[in-house]
Amino acid sequence: MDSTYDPDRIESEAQTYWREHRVFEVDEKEGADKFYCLTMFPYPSGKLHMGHVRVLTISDVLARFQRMQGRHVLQPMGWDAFGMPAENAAIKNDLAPSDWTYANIAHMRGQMDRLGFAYDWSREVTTCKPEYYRWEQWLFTKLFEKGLVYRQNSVVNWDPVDQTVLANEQVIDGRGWRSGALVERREIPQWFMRITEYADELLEELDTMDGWPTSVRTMQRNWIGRSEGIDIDFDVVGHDEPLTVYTTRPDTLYGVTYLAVAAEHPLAVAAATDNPALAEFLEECQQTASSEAHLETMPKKGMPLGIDVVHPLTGARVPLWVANFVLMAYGTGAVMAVPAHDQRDWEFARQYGLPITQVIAPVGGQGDGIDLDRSAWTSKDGVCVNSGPYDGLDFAGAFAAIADALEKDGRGRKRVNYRLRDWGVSRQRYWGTPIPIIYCDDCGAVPVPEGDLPVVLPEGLKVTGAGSPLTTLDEFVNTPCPKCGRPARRETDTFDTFVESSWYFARYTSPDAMAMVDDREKYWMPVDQYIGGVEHAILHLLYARFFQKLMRDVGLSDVDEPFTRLLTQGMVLKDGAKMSKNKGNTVDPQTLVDRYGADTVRLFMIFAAPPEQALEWSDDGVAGASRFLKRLWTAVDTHVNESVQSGRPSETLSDAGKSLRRKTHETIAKVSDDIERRMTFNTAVAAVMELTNAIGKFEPHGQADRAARQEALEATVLLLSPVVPHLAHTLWAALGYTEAVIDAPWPAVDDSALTRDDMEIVLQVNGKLRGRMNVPADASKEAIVAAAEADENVQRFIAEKVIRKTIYVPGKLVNLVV
RNA sequence: GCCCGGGUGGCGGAAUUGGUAGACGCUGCGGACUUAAAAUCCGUUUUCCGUAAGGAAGUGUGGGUUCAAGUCCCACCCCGGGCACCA
Repeated sequence: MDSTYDPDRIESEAQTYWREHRVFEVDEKEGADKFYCLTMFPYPSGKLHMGHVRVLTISDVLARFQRMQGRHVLQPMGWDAFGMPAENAAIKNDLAPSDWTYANIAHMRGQMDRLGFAYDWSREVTTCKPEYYRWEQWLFTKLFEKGLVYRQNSVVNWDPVDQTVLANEQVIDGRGWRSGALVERREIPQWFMRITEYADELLEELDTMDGWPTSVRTMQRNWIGRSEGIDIDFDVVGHDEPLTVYTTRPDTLYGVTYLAVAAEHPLAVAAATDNPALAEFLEECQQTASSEAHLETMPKKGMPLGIDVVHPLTGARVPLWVANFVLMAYGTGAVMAVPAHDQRDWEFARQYGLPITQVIAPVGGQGDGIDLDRSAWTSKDGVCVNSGPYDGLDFAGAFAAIADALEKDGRGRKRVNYRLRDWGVSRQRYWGTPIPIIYCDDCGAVPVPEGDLPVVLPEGLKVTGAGSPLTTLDEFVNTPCPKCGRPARRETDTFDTFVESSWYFARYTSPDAMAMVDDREKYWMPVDQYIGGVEHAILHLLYARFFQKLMRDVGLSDVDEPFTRLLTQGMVLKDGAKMSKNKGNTVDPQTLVDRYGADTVRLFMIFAAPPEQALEWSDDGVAGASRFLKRLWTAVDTHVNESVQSGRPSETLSDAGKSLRRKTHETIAKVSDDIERRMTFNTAVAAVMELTNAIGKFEPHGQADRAARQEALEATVLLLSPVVPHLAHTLWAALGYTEAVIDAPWPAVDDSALTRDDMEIVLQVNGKLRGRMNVPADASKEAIVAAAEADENVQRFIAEKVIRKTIYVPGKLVNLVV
């Protein structure tokens, strides 16, 4: 072998070998132990950034590790190719989104290959191609038939200057990012998928998904937000129709001092016709961004409508207000307010001088940390007061009694409610999957028949930033009605790009099927290991779970949950902030690959932090990773120049040789556990570095010792091969193997090498470290405690004191309490 | 505002079930090699006191439980992710 490590040459050689032998292309081999390892596919934004390199490397390490465990591993790759950045780039550079996207894909695929990822490229999926998106169009028409999609008005951010709908991201401080105009809330008809039909299943299965991080399961559980409550009807004075509100706290019903409706509510709109001040306020409520974070943090404002409603139990009249934080689109567009026991209601009541009536008190009298002049008391651990016949009842008792009373009266109904809302999939954008619907004046909304699919998106159109170019493309819009044949209009909205990313994992199993998926899906699904950014913990992962169930329920799959194990990896930071073009703190992975080689970049990514945590970028750290690989190269070179020494080391090992063997097998055990169970790849690498340091210090005496060193080097190369596969490829050959390391199995632990003759015991007095000692491995507890008490330094702390207690933790420590 | 994470030396991080705080790497400092530099190698690096042996303090802040707390409990501060049209 060469005496110097030349990453460019060996990486190109290893990649050529993998490509020529097609080692990563897999078929559906019956009887094999399949392992489907999947990375969240990237958006083709231009070139790979460090976040990509990190997630791709983590995934590749797992895929290669599982392969060495003897599993039949599928690791595919593809492109989440529709989305807004292509439109923005098209406007900026005056080109078509498709050209920009395909050029980016070609470039990024080359970068991935240079990094040596073990992908089966024969299964590549690109979501902006008609042969992909036709099947989600097909599924949408199936769901239309099943009543699982519907069309309804919903709110968007409207830029009144650019005359276009803005994404939340495009609203900066309440203004359009290009025009600077104040953004308005506007309602337009949009398509929805009934994810709420699946809310219970999506919720309940979380309890059994123990391959997922608990934080993600908790986030999804809270997002779905199942609650049990009551719909309550309040009669409106002067109106025939009652106003219905939903509450989870019917026990506080006697504390209602006002109700509030949304600005778009018919009662508010009607009241404003002869009230200019109110009309102006309703107008003002429209001028706001629509994101929840914005609505929750904006100043709360309201106005009385001059209308009273009637309390359903007491008959008392309470005022009806309009408030900017009540949303028409969620629930009934109206809420009841209990300022004494809800913090937002409390703040609103204080601001406008509305009464605050306490109706819940701690068990055993009033007082006790309650000061309604300072805040609401929101605990459910109390009993009703000032609540007529319900006084003294606890939460559960009052809930049941009040619900009964209202139901008997026809003024209330128990209802399970979800925070989760149906998924609005319409986007007023060009670069996306056309929604396969045709509008006919006579037949209404008609799904495109299966034989007419796909509805192909015309590529190459110019984007201007003022609405989708599809709306003005007559040959796209004008089409006969599939039902009656008369002239009709095609839907020009496209799907939310989360639709494409909700089923691509299934398409990889059968990328050329003339159906959404075929039987190969049954071989590969579910995904055994899914890896991606924690920022996808809720939306993408919930939509993908939903789609899996949709595909199951149209008969395409037998699988309930798509991802058995989930690893959410942290971001790549520089100077404490996420690396991003906006912040101008990016480091281009390509320059590092050019300078140090792919293995060094991969090693640094894996070593610098545990996968789940944020990773702080460090140029010096990359140099350190490179140095380590050079040292390993030199260690192998030194060894093979003396002699390649295969075979198991014999009994004639020196003590140092025995010690090296023990270190070798301890390291194999630790690295195996770190990768498979703990998924702390950084500590796995640290353990291999320790072994390499031990090899460097080791001076062999005789054949047996050299065999021990050979064994240690072989273990090092195998344990590191998932992380630095190119270097491993070369070093494995140098160590005398003719078969490539890609086909080598993971090393096994030899338990007999792990035995120790003695052990170190830590000595404590009153829990403080006072010394250490070595004792024979088979020493009795009595002998160890006696030796501990006799220790010179321990004596200084126990002399002339009484030992009250002796704690012995076997094999670890003795603590004397005096 | 709400939900979920995180906070440990000069820096990234380690400490797996309540049992040795700082593994491994980086940086810095000292040395070897070299005409010189780079590269490489060796030593050292939590802080304070001490020549040393050793001692004291120490894991965001303040309390608590325990023989023993980075780890468990309570309260708080700060940072990050998500909040339904960024992907």
